[in-house]
Amino acid sequence: MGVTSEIVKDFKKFIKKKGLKYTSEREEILKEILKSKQHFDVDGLYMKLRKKGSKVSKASVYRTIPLLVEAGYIQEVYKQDSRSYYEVTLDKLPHIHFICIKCKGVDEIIDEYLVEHIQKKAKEKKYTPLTYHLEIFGICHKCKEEG
Amino acid sequence: MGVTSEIVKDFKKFIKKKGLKYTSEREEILKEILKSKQHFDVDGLYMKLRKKGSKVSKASVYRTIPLLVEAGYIQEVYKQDSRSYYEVTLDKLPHIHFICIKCKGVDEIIDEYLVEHIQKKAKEKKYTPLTYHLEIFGICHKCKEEG
DNA sequence: TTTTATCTTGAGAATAAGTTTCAAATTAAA
DNA sequence: TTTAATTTGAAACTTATTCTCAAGATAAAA
Repeated sequence: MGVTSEIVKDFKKFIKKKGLKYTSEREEILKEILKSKQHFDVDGLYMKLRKKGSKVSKASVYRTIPLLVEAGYIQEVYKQDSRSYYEVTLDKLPHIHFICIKCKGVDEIIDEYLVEHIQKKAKEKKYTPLTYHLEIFGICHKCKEEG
Repeated sequence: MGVTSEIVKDFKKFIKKKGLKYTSEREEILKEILKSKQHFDVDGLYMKLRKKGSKVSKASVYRTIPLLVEAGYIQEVYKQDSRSYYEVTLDKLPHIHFICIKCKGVDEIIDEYLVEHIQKKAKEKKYTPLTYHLEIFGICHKCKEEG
C-alpha cells in the first residue's frame, strides 16, 4: 500500500472521528494536494482539479482545506497579496523564510531545533499549535554586496 | 525636544527626500501611530483618529502606512482574517505571537534565546537580518477547554 | 433494503480588506 | 502670486474567502 492510500485511510478515520461524512470531493481534494510538490494556493489547486475533469467546486476546496490543516496533512506557509499559500506537511518541521527586502527573494530552510523550541514555548502558554511561520526580513548576501 | 517631534522631523525629511509633499494628514497619522503601545490595524487606527475629531480618510491611512513601513517607523507583525496588523518598531527584539484561531486572541512573548538562534541561522545563510516574526497559530487553553 | 436524520454539495450572493479613480484642494517652488 | 505637481476624500472597484440554501449524498437504524 502506497503512502497516499495510507494517508487517505487515515483521513477517512479522522473525518469519521469528528462525526463528519466522508465524501468523494474531500478525497479528491486530498489526493490532488498530495501530488503537489511545492506551495499551492486555492485557485491553482482548483484549476488543476478542473483541468482533469473534476466537478468539485471552489467552495468545497475552501471548506476542505481547514480540515486538512487540522488533520495535519497541510499547513499554511505564507500569505501574499491577501492570498494564502499552503504546502504538504511532510515532516512537522517549520520552515524559516528569509525574505530579502531588496530583491524580494525567498530562501527557505528547515530547522529542527525550532520544532522543539516552539513546542516548549507553546506548552508554557498552554497553547495547541497548529501551524507557525518564522519570517526573517533582511538583506541577502547578493544584495548586500551590490550595495 | 521629545522623541515624537524628533521622529516627526525625520519623517518630514524622509518625505521630502522622496520628492513627496508633507501634509497634515500624514503627520496626524504618524503621531497617532506613535501613541499606540500595542498592535494596531488600519480600522482601529482610523476609528481612533475619527473619535478625536480628525477628518482624515481611511484611504489616506492606507496610503500612509507603506510610507511609514518604508521609513522604518512601523512594521507589519502578522496577518489575520485577511487583515494586517502593525506595530511601532521600538526595538529589534522578535516577538513570538500566539494567535488563537478560535477567539482571535493574541498572546505575545519575547524570547531572547530565539534571538541568538536566528542570528546564527542568518549568519549561516549570509543574511543580514533586520526584523523577524514568529507566529504560532493554534488554539488557546481557554478555547480548548470550551471545546 | 428502506427509512430517516444529518451532513455536504454547488452556485451564486455576500462580505470585507485593500486599491483605484477622479475632481477638488493643498503644497511648495518659482 | 502663479503654477505645476501631489494629495486628499468619497465612492466605486477588486478579489479572496465565507455564507446561504435548496438539492443531493451519507450512514446509522429499522
